Amino acid sequence: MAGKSRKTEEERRAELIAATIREIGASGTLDVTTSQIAKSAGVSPALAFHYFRDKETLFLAAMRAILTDYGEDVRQALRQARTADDRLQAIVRASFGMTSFRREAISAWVNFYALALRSDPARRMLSLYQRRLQSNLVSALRPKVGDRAPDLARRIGGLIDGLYLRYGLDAKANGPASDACRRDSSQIDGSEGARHVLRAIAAECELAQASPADPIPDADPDPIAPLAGPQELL
Amino acid sequence: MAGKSRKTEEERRAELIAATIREIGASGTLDVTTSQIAKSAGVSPALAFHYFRDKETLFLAAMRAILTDYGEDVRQALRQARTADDRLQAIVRASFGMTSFRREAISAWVNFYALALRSDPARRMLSLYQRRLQSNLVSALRPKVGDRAPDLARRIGGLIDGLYLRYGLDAKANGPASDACRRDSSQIDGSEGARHVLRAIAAECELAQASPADPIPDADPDPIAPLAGPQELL
DNA sequence: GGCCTTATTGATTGACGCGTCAATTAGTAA
DNA sequence: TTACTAATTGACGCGTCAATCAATAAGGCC
Repeated sequence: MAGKSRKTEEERRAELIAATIREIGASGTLDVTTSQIAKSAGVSPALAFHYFRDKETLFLAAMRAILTDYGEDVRQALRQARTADDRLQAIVRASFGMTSFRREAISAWVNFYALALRSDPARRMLSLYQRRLQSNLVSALRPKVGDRAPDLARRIGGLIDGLYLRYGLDAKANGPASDACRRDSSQIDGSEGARHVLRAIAAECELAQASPADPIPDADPDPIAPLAGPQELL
Repeated sequence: MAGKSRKTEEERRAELIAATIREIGASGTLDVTTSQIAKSAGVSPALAFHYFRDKETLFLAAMRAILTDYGEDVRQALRQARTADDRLQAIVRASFGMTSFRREAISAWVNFYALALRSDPARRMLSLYQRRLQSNLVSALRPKVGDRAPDLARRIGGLIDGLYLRYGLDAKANGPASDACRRDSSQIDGSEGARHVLRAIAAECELAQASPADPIPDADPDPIAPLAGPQELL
């Protein structure tokens, strides 16, 4: 292997970001030292500071990577979806799919939620994710429920987040124990979460077709410039 | 006042726990030093270690306090609820009510979720909360949807968590900015979240009454000893 | 080979935080 | 007052960690 060879800046940045996510996933916390991250990336701690101003910058880069990975997943799934139901399935499946529903990604997401409480850039990134999800959901729901789409999309978005959190923590609880015949220990099953979300969507959609529209009155269903179609990624 | 006077063990423990929650709320992270906590409680840092073995113990005590406060809220709201709808409203309103939907409580909850990724006691506490919520929801939903209650309760529980998280972060984003005419800056409005949850419940309930039962096939709807009635608190 | 640029590191530092402990103060009962 | 118990603290040791910097190694180019 080219273990000792020098790498380009892009490669090293990517490796350090990957190592950051890996270590956050392994420890379940943002309290990972630069030494741990650097060791996991196979470099010296000082190099991390060469490529990233400080640790927060590195964390934000890792967060951006997680969000981008998820976004790619959604985009790819959406690309081969034709009907509105296909699009909904694509969005939901991506949220609980292989890319997002891994130990590493779950640790990262949960800790980034906590980070968003204190870091403005982190909060902005999270709300960017939420707006994208909202936009994607609305565009997939509108053919089915019309003007109720923004309102319903809010619930579905919240449901996705909540069930992701729940099943993610459950996995952390049950995963390490049921080591019987796991091929990849970092991979957990999110299909039940996805089924729940789809079921909730189906319920509200069926009901919406039976009764006329009366959205929540004074709510602010889609505060940020709603887009017509699925939003492109950054 | 008895500002300088000595306190009993119970009082001091309570004060330290309150200070812990206060500081977690102020900083938005679990990276609060014992010095900060002690100063906020008006005592010396050493005293914190006199009453709590270490910082993790103090955090777990704070987490237990948050969970207990929420539980009391739910219990009190449930006590004066007669119909099944009343019970559902009580549960949902408590989740987004004054006690739980405060900056301090939100910071605590989010950070405790992250803590549950690495601390087994914390995870057990969280899953205790989830089981109680599930139990309460099932007992309130069963009169309305019968055997679908456990399945539906999972979604509603997830929806509550997810919307709590969302509106909690939104509040953090908008709260500090809109200081125009806020009387109590730490108090934020969770009524929109509650409305969403109630709307989702209504949708699924109405639909359930129209069609016969066909719960999610291989799911494990209520894995932990489902209780007949609303569960008592610890 | 010689030279310049850039990746990479080892050593270091300054700050900080957890947890300890012996000493001090405040109540309290005889 | 005296003696005893419990609350409380100040000071500190030990480890850790983020961030810096000067020095080194590795390529590319002539």
